[in-house]
Amino acid sequence: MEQVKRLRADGRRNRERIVEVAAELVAREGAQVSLEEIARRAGVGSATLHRHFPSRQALLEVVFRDGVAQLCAKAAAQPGKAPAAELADWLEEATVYTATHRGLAAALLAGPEGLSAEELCCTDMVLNVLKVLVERASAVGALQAGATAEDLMMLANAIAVANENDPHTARRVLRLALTGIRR
Amino acid sequence: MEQVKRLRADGRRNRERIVEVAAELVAREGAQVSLEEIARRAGVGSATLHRHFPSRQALLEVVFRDGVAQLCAKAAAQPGKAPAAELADWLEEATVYTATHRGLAAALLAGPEGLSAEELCCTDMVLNVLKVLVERASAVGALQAGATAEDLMMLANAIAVANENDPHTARRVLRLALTGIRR
DNA sequence: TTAAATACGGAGGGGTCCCCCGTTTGTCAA
DNA sequence: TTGACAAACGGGGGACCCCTCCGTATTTAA
Repeated sequence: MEQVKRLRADGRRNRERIVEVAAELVAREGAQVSLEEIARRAGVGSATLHRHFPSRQALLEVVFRDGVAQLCAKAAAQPGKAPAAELADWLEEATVYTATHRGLAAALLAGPEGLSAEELCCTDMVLNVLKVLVERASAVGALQAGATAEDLMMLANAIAVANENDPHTARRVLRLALTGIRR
Repeated sequence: MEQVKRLRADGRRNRERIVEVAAELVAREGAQVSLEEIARRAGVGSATLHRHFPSRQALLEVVFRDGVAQLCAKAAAQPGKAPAAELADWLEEATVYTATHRGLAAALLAGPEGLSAEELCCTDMVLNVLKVLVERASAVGALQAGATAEDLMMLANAIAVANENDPHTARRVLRLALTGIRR
């Protein structure tokens, strides 16, 4: 907020336009879209893009931030569910969300790699949510020993990257993993 | 074999040299190493590399073929193990193998994408092995309903990509998924 | 209104992938 | 052995990408 105010009007407009275009392109072509292409379609020079977003990861982060934040918010508002179900349901939802948003899975897996470090990145948001849920589920003994929040996030993201655009399969396999593949 | 005989002597040598160098480079830098760099170090022009391997995937395929074949062979020779253990153990071994060989996981996940289609690719080899193991385990009811060979391969590979160079974590998480994360 | 601060974007260096095509090299038949 | 032909080579170039420099244009605040 206070950061935004410091931007000149044109800067602010360009920045927004870039994110907007990037969201669209990334959704359509995946996380490795050409940054030049994004700049071109946003009607700015590539230098401008790079000035606003020093790394591809930084741009992706901003592109996905809102959606992820919204997703995270949902974790809090689950009325009187059992901790295990709470965790499982949210993880499932997160996986589906990630699998249906091209590029997000890759971005999450990459973590805060090459980021300004200051800001709370998507990875951290998700991780924080999971830590709480894992804690709760653990407390009632509903979790396999040794399963950490990091593990779960990694697993969910891994499944999502492997199934970009196939949320159905992603969800199914995640469920399998949660309930166990052996019998 | 009959294909190889058709190659001229120098062609054969170059081809081998390229694969050799590629194996080394991919192991050290991952699946996205520069093809030009490979060509350079192999002492051939980039055109030569592209003539031998029309796509990056084709090259990776050859780089990994032997190792994967060997891995697959191990699946057959398991003396009187229970089907469930047979499957679990092999999958674990495969995951560790994949996670310790940079670039392999990505190549396996990509599947036969852009390949000559004729030859048996690594993905197919693994899949064939898994189909047998899954069948056996299924027959004795040791597998969760709905778990397919494709699912298992995808899961194992997904975990491996997410943990390139960290086979320890990869194995741990795979085990969690096999036995179930909820309790 | 104007000077300082800020943001812009063309251009270019260094890289990659991939292919064309003139040249070299291996092969095999005579 | 030799020569002609097929096979393989690789320099070079086009198209693209990332990223940065730096002269220019715009905004802002005085």
